[in-house]
Amino acid sequence: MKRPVDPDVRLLQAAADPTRLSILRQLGVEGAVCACDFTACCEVRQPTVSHHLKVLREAGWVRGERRGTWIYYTLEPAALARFRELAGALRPGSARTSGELSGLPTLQSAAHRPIAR
Amino acid sequence: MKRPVDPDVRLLQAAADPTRLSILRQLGVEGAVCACDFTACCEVRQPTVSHHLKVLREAGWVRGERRGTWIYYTLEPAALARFRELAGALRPGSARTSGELSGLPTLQSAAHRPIAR
DNA sequence: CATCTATATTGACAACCATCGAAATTTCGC
DNA sequence: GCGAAATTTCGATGGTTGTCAATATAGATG
Repeated sequence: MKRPVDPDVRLLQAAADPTRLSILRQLGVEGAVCACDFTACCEVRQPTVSHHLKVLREAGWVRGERRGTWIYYTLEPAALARFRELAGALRPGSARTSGELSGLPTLQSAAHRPIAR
Repeated sequence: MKRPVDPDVRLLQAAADPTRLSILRQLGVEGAVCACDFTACCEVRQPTVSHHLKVLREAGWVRGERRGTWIYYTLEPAALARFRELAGALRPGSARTSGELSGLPTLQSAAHRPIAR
């Protein structure tokens, strides 16, 4: 299996699917949702839902808990935290990037730019 | 082509790749980066970098601006905002989801659960 | 114009992924 | 233990995607 992936990439990949994002959104709104209810929101068969839930589980997004015959899923708070952290890490830090490209090398100064690579 | 996709999914899909996440991270740190410099950080050929930059551009993540021979890329603040907004929308809202599955139907009350679907 | 450098596009190929039907597994109630 | 219902696993399949070499385009410079 392919394990050696950046966990942040795994988190994003897991969320980057229409069906799975719908699932995450529904969980965000309703808190705890029975697995059987996801076949309604997403136009997808039940084995497919099961597959997506597995992906979300393995990425750390959700946790499933049995309640009799049904399994209720909830969002994993840690995943949400990691997600926001990721958003924070992308925030333009030292350099200014808003709007105009201020702080860029001018045309002539760029001319002496050392060869990349 | 496949256009009719949820823009949020597109945003996530664009970020959910090791190479592209590296690019986004580097942009977050350095502010403005020459396209030619991305071949260094990610172990990938130039056409591949160009391809990924196109994906990020079309998803709204980055903007490119010519400066002589080179093209400098910067993060698009709007994309960052949408990304954080998305993280906020996933926040457990009304229902409580922390830790224990409180608020779930008990076993017997779940028994009369209307058939899902 | 000729040429050089950076970037984009094209075409091909392999790997991956979402989806489904069918079958196996788990759990409950009788 | 048996049957019913929810869920998972399996195998197959069509579509998407990341990667590259080769080629094309664009801007700068002589």
